Amino acid sequence: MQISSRFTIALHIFTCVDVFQNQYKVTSDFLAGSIRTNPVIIRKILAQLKHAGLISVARGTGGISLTRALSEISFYDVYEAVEAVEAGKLFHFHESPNPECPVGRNIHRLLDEKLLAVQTAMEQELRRYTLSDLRSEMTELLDQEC
Amino acid sequence: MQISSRFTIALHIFTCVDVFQNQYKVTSDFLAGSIRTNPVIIRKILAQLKHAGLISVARGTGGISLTRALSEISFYDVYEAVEAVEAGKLFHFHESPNPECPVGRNIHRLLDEKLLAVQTAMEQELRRYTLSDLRSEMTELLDQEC
DNA sequence: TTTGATGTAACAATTGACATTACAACAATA
DNA sequence: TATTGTTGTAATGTCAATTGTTACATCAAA
Repeated sequence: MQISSRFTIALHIFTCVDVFQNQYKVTSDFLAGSIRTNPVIIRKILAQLKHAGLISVARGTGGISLTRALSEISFYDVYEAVEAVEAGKLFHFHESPNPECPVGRNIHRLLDEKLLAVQTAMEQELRRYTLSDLRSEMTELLDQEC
Repeated sequence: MQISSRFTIALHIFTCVDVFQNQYKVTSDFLAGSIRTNPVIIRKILAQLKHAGLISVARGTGGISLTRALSEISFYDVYEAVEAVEAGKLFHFHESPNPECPVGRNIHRLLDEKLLAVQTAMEQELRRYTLSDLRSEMTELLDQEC
């Protein structure tokens, strides 16, 4: 199974807001055009980002603004905000092993610790990247394009 | 989204084979009893483990045997064998960003490298654990139980 | 030949992701 | 104040993947 595209879409959204905010009013329609999906998909993700305190969305008039500097928002913050994976539950367990079997009644406990370490390793790596990393590399690329 | 329970089921299977192989003939029915699922689910996973060369399954007579020492099988080997996640594709991308948008046509490339690093961090951690770690902790637990 | 396994196809049930339509609520402005 | 363009959200549809189930051919040993 894969981690929801809400995560990569959210990263796309932040990049667009940063790149275009001085030229255009960045609305859910505008974003949907760049991402090529439905505006409602965007609005749902915006609602999650707003709820996590990463952005504010102007109702009525439209437009998105950041509530923190890009350098203060890590990939992990975004990942968590869009609930790409429910907290602490990257791995799916078979839920009802047989309690009468010595292995069955102990396996979950034994695996939990190790699999949590695996998940934590991934999340730590996500914390290493910030949206300003993304921004600087994107502007570099765009400069080359012209 | 979560990583398929095939992975934790496979770990459960290995533990059962190790713990019970001298007492019982470990069949898909036996395993299904401990894991509390359908024997066919077990057989499908066994087929994947066999295909990866981690076990051999005796057709006709029944029973499972390992083709390597437990210490030579890492969690990653199992994870890969059951195709818990298609190779290199932990993160789901929105597949058709707009090529006419400067951000749209560059975002995928920019993210690929970073998200691959995240995935690799997770996989490296999976390589740190072997089935013999699991075995020794399980026997420890079972000794305490008696 | 019988017995108890595995291998596998076919299909059903469930779940979650993603897409789409529709419309109320809202804020600026003409 | 009426209009306009936007957000928020409910309702519904579609699709794919996971997991579960039944059925049965194939197989190896006793």
